[in-house]
Amino acid sequence: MKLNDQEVAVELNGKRYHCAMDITMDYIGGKWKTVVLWYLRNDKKRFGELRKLIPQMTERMLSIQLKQLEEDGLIRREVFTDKPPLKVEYSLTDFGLSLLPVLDAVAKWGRELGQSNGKLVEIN
Amino acid sequence: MKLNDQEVAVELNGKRYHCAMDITMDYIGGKWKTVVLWYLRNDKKRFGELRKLIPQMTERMLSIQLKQLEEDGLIRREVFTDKPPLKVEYSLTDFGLSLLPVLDAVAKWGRELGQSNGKLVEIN
DNA sequence: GCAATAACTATCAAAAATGGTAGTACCGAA
DNA sequence: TTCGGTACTACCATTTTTGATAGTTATTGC
Repeated sequence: MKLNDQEVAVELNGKRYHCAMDITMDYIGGKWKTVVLWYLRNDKKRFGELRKLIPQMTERMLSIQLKQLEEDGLIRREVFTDKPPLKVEYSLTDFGLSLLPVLDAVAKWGRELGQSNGKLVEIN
Repeated sequence: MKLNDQEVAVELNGKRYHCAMDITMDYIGGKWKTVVLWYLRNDKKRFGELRKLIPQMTERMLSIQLKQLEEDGLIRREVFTDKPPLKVEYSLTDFGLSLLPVLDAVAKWGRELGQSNGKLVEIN
């Protein structure tokens, strides 16, 4: 790709980005990632808990999103096999926590838009 | 769609959203919208200017994004035919301006990630 | 009349994201 | 040894998004 004077290319993990927006959206873009991250913002959550919290999302999508978020280093996955029922907990890493200002801004805007239309928008 | 106790559904313009994140991401999601909005954050820009600023985006995509942003009420489109060369200017509406905190947060995070990897990330 | 500029639009194709459903792996309890 | 709980994974189909390129409209200057 040819770049002109105005352009600045950044390469991270083999991906080439055009600008700062690009980078962030690559991490949180798509239909579900922000939602999952939002539910993890305070506490760790188990797979099944997330399922119940976001019933619109299929198990398949939840699984895919969690895997990608883990690969991106935003969340960590901890497995507990010691005590009988298999337990897997997901939580934000420090890197994931650094996204909080973004998530807050996104949540705030959506909430305000919903409210200004007289609709209730709550979460958690 | 059946909703359980935890869920809150919001309906805006015929679309149903699950939560605040949903709403915002519907407005700014996708590969290009945040980039276009970012370039419009300070001044109005013409179609051709945006093209030059974002050469990776095809005219087709630029056209589609601008149209959607306009339909969503985030930007306005002004046509000037009085003086010879056809001129179309795009700028943020008040509604679009309300997104600035979100755009800032998104830009900041991406910029910092780029910088922490020793890469330069500039825009505009 | 003809080229040039600006702002699109149309067409076709490919890639990416999402959805629905069924099935698997691993335990311990009964 | 079958059963239930938990956390997935496989498979296939569909929808959505994006890309490449050529063509269109309108207008002015030459």
